[in-house]
Amino acid sequence: MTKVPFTYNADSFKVAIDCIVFGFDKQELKLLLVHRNIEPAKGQWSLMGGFLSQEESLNDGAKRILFQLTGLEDIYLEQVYLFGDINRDPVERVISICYYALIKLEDYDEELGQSHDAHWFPIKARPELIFDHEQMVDAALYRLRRRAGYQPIGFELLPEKFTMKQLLSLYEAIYDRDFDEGNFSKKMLSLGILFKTDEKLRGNSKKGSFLYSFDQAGYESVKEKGFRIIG
Amino acid sequence: MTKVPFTYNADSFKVAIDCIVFGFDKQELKLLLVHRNIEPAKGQWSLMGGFLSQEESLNDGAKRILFQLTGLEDIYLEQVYLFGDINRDPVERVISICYYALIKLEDYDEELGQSHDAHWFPIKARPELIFDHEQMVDAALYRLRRRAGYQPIGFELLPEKFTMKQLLSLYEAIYDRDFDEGNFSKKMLSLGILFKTDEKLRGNSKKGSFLYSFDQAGYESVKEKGFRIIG
DNA sequence: TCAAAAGTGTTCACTGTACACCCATGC
DNA sequence: GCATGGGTGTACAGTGAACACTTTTGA
Repeated sequence: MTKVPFTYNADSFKVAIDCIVFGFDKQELKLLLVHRNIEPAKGQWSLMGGFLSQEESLNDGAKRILFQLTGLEDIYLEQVYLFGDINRDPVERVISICYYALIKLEDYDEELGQSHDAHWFPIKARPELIFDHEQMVDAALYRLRRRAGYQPIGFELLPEKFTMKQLLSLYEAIYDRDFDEGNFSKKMLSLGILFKTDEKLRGNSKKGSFLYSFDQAGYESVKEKGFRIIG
Repeated sequence: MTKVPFTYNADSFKVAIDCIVFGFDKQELKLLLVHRNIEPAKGQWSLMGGFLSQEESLNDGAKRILFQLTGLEDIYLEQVYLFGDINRDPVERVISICYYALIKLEDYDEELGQSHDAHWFPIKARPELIFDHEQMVDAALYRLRRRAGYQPIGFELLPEKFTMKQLLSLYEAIYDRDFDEGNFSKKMLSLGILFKTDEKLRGNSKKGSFLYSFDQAGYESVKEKGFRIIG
């Protein structure tokens, strides 16, 4: 009979968490990037990151890091992939958990962000990123596209109330393609996950367009049988 | 101007790799499990696992562990998720990378497996697993199902040459549902990723059924435009 | 009344599904 | 021949894509 070991005999690793923060601004999908404030590569653009600590789970670590940057809690967060090439960080061996977050720009704390030297970039016009962060963005975007096709996560990027046109623009931004307005509207309404308010938004339209909100209860009652939003 | 640090100031973690090994046997999707040989939970069923070491990347670590168990190299391997709850391992804090592998049963080294006390279980009749390994299996199965819907990974579980019926049975096992034989056959053939050999297998059939193989070249030429196998 | 944008309807092609039918072969 | 299982054909319903059309309302 063997003794219970107090600890396993194995190598140890520092574990980073890097967050891709997505936002949606009118027409564009955007990315929150920070200037790295330590050497090497100090001053270059990087994802918001930090190190996992012993007292927290992975999700809690990601939440903590996001709160530090955005001041937001209760935001949509999904683990994407663990990156662990030997030399991915030139300083020392660090494995990094890639998360992505979806936030509503209206809730974002601009001042807090500026104190971290954070800036929003259009996803299609982002600067070069350090290390393997470019790969991370690609992986997160790929995951977001897949996920948004069968789960109603797009709403995380919109205000509580939004027009059908805004929703359309969002999906066009995510998938980087055009959708037919009429067909998109019909498809969305047919899913039974939108609540039509009686408010109208009069922007550059004379007729004005109705505001919708995500219908959580409706979603709960239809998600069982599964559906496809896009793709 | 700050100095370049020699190392980051952060906590360290032991990193495990746990592998879900899928196999396909006639009608059933199976899972390779081992008897855990250290305390605690010694003797209980567990996924094949090991610890990541400093000299290898994540994928290399997973390959090494699989080679130890199955004697196989060049097998299909995909990272699924990183599990890191604080108390997921009762001995100490260990974060664990979950991988799944698809292997051809005919290539599996039965003796090597037995030396590790490894056994195949039908996925639907598997024993209780230690720690969070049950969650890992669920996550891997979910990923496998999604992935098999739009990438030709099912073939990794079949012999080089197979009948349409075998392919059908495989997909039925993966998705745990029935498919119409005729429609399945037409769909598969229409994708342009199957090569029809001139060999026939005469099993319990009098007419005999043609053997097919996966057409890699055909796949390369059609994968760009994307397609949906199932779902 | 007209222009602009919202929202609806119509048509067509395509895909998935259910199921009937034909085909090759050993007995 | 005939039973058996492999393979193909057909008819129908549902969905997506393209685009025309109607509605609302400020100017």
